[in-house]
Amino acid sequence: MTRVLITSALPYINGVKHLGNLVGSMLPADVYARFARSMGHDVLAICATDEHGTPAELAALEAGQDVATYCAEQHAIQKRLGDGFHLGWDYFGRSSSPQNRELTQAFARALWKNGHLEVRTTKQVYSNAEKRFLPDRYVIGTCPHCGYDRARGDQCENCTRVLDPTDLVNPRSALSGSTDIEIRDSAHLFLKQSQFVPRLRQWIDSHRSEWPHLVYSIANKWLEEGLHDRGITRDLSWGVPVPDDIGDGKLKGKVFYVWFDAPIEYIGATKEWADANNKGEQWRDWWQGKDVRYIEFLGKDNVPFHTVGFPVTIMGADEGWKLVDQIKGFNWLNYYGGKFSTSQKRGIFMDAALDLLPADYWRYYLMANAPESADASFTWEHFASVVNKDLADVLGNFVNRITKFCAARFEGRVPGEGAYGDEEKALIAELDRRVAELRNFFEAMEFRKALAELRAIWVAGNEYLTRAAPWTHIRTDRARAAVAVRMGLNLVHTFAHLSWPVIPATAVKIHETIQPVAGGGRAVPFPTDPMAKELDQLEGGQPIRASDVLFAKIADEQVAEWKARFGGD
RNA sequence: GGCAGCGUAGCUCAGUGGUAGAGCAGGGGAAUCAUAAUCCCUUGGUCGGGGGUUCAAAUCCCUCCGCUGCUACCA
Repeated sequence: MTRVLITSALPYINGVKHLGNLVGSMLPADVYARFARSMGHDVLAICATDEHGTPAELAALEAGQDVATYCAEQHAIQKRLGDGFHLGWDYFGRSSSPQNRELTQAFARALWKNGHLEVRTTKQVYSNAEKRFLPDRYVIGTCPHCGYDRARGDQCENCTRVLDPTDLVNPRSALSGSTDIEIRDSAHLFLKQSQFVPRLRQWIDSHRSEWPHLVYSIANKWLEEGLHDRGITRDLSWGVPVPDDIGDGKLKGKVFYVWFDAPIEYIGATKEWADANNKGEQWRDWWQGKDVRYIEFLGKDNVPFHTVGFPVTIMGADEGWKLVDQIKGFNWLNYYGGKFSTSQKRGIFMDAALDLLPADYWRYYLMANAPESADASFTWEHFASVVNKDLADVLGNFVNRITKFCAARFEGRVPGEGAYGDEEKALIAELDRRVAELRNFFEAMEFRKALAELRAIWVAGNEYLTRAAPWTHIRTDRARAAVAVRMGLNLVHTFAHLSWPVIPATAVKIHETIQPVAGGGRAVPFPTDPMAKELDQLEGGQPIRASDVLFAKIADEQVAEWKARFGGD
């Protein structure tokens, strides 16, 4: 049994995530985790909210809450929505947990001890009005290059030039508009990433053939352009405090930069899991044990932090923590060609999606159209056509037609008469091939291809049923009709097992038309027996239940209404 | 500006040197078990433009155009 450690990029705390966030890390991680469990592997799936940083402070301010309360509430909301989408994490932690504080400080101490950190004095913008330091992006002013008067301190959105806040003419706080700001000296810890270039180069190149092209090329680009040392502390109050024994007391009152502590929370959340479940030191074995395969799921914006930043932290600490083996990176899901946007409320968010339709509709559509090789685009029209055709017509109707026929003509019991003939053998051969392909695609995390194969398997069921035509044979040759129905019901059962990683709730419903799911449903096993056995396992006489409609079709009027409500164009 | 990814049928996308593919949509037919759901056949593309290498290019090279993203203090 292989042990598989899976992490999803941590969703940021400031509000409900949209479908682009979901399909870019949390959902594929869950589908893969379910597949791995269904293959019998020992899986630990970890996620958490990323709670530190300026945006969290500001969101709390806007909500009129203190930041700890705000984060606790938002965490609960994100956890509930994750459950609503059947994201089966072993643990959904919080980067503000005591476990993460302890680990982050321990990593920093190790880096300090090993000489990979140094204190540098930097110039920071301080706002007297807000009585706080401002990140570059929260200082606005007139661009010295193009004269745009709302340029941000990190970059001018108008001429795209990279700026320093001190470049701005008439700088002011983006929060209050106050011009009562000044530049102050501030000491910060820098992680000497530049020293790690040769090791990173070797490590990244060793994964070149294994990692997706997208991931390798982004990682490679950062190395090619020359790694800068990176500031890993900030002048904020909300975050993991820098311990006094680092930096000779020059960093009193400062916290670590969220990008330093957020990846460490992968480990922190694993400890949260262990603490919450009496697992003792098992969390450590997942991260320092030898036989673990570690896979990260993340959007392309996160690639640099997972191929450079976090690996440098782990290499520099030199305490045997596990580096990632496989990185599954995703492009963006767009909404009618433009970006999903949390700040502009553009697109569909997890809470709104679940208000419209059950999770499995979204899970199937999103994974079938995952932005794997390029950005993908969501439209209501496309969503409706995929749901209606693939889920309602091809899968749902298949289960419906055969179980209802069995109920009407065979008293709702698996008919035991007759023996499989040429038609059945041809189907078995086809499915042996297709199921092997499906398994390969899941193992390779090629989700679009996996779902296309899954769909082709459902189609093969319909093709078989048309050829076997029990509704015709029932009039003249009951045994022949019985064979077709028995095979049809075996197909229903097998479809439930094959589909579970993608549409877990529906898969269980489908399974229950035939018989209850064994073993409490922690995982519905992926079929590994030859199809000849797999498709011939239902007992003659065993009662089944005609299925209800599994997937309701989406009507044109609903598409029109949702487009109007969510702003498609 | 620099860098990266992408550009293939009406739509969404496979395809990295060997006769252009799938699903959906469109057209024709079969069947009547089923949510009018299914199945079979089929129309449709000078692979963004141009140039080059090669016996052979969607695929390799050059160049131009377009879209998207990144550019290190948003995360």
